[in-house]
Amino acid sequence: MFPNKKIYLCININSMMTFAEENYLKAIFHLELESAGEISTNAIAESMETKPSSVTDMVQKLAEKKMLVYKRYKGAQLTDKGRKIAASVIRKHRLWEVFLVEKLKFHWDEVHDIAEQLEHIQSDELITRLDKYLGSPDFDPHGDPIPDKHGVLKRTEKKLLSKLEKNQQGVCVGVKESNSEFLQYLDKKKISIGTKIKVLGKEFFDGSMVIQVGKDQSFISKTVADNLYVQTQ
Amino acid sequence: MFPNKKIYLCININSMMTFAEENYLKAIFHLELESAGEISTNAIAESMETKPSSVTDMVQKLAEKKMLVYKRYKGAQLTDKGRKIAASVIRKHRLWEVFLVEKLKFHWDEVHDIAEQLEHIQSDELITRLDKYLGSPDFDPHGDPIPDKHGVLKRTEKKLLSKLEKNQQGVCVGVKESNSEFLQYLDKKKISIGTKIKVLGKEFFDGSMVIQVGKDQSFISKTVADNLYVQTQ
DNA sequence: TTATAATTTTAGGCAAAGCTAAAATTATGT
DNA sequence: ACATAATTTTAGCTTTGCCTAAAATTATAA
Ligand SMILES: [Mn+2]
Ligand SMILES: [Mn+2]
Ligand SMILES: [Mn+2]
Ligand SMILES: [Mn+2]
Repeated sequence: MFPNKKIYLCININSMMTFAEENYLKAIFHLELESAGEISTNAIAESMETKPSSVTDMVQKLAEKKMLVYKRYKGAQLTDKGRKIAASVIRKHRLWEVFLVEKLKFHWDEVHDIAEQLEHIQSDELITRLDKYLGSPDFDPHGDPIPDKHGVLKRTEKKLLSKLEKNQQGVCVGVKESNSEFLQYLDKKKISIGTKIKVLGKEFFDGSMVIQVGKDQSFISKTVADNLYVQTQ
Repeated sequence: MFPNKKIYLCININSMMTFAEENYLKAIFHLELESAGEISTNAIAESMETKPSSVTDMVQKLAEKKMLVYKRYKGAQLTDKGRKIAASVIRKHRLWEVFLVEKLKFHWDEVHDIAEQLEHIQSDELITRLDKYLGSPDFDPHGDPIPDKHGVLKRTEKKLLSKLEKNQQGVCVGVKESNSEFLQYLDKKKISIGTKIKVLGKEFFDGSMVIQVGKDQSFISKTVADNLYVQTQ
């Protein structure tokens, strides 16, 4: 349940959401970005690392609260209301990540779990001030866009590095998966947000690449190229 | 319950505390500062704004976890373990309050409720870095001492303004109750932490005072003088 | 000392959020 | 088309943290 009843009394009467509810909305929001239409119970369960039966329970509750539209055996789709709350949680998550990296000098691979907690702190004023304090950043430390205060996510035209052909180049603007191991691997390869990457060679049979990073050459597997977003132009 | 199972996995195996448990420990810690010995069920219930029967439940659970010693019908007393956790929660609360006032420019009467949420964020590394970022402050914006990382609260010799006699003076070092109305009243009177206050007159029958604040004179009731801590020397 | 009052605990319930096992529905392959 | 597989839901149980009402204990006061 939600931490305790005191925290429950929250100014915004229509968003008395528990941590669990917020986490579900956020997960569904992310799934909707990947594939439009109804999101399946199984997909939600997998992304939340929980059981389908638990998802059914929660999705029914969220439907009652008009956070999403749910049709039995069909799946769930966020309403505007639900999407707005999801976006605000993601906004908070990413702003806190910026704070942790920019101000507290955390490494970009250390901030996710802490932001996962901070994203549930409820105070509009806090987020307004935090945003200003950080200089109203547009992207978090992993290159993910920060929704604006109205919940609008500006889509950037970015593509996976694996889609680039020989001699094309781009600037690294984000990572797809941001687990610690991967981010530490990127550090070793001297790749971070803003790094210019040029494809020097690409193997046909396994998709591996030789790339230019600064003045060094590097070999990377398709797995890596599939998890790096670049912006070309 | 605690937000969700994921947050539950926490490095320090012996401190998998829920928000509710932490809040109880904190409340008992504060009550023990006011009066030594066993803390009564009713006292805890009152300070937590909950029912005595709920307190009994929780106190029994905390006793099982060795956070406190509980004797039926007698009351509760924190163990070293319980006191340490309580102190760490208070440390977090007060550090976050400093952050909110010093960095985000909140007013000192606006920060309590937000800190009440932030105090439960679990990450030793976060607090270590936050503390350093803030310059390892010794006091929070209300003049309350911040426990060190080992849970040690340095006691300062401060006294209530109401205890001062005519012509004595002191520096305001804290407030007893820090509710918004009172803090806003102090603002109006131009009193804040660090303000020098001299007692120009004190009425015998009601304890009200005329005081000097800067170059202005001010009249205050005993209620106010009973809620302001000063340091004389 | 004993009756009444106050405090504290127990008993029994409720809502949130999870689980497993079984039933219902939908999808798929021959 | 129809059997089997996969997905989804339901039913029933658990824990946490709260509640009310009733019982037990301790305090107080005549
Ligand atoms: Mn993250
Ligand atoms: Mn991120
Ligand atoms: Mn406070
Ligand atoms: Mn304070």
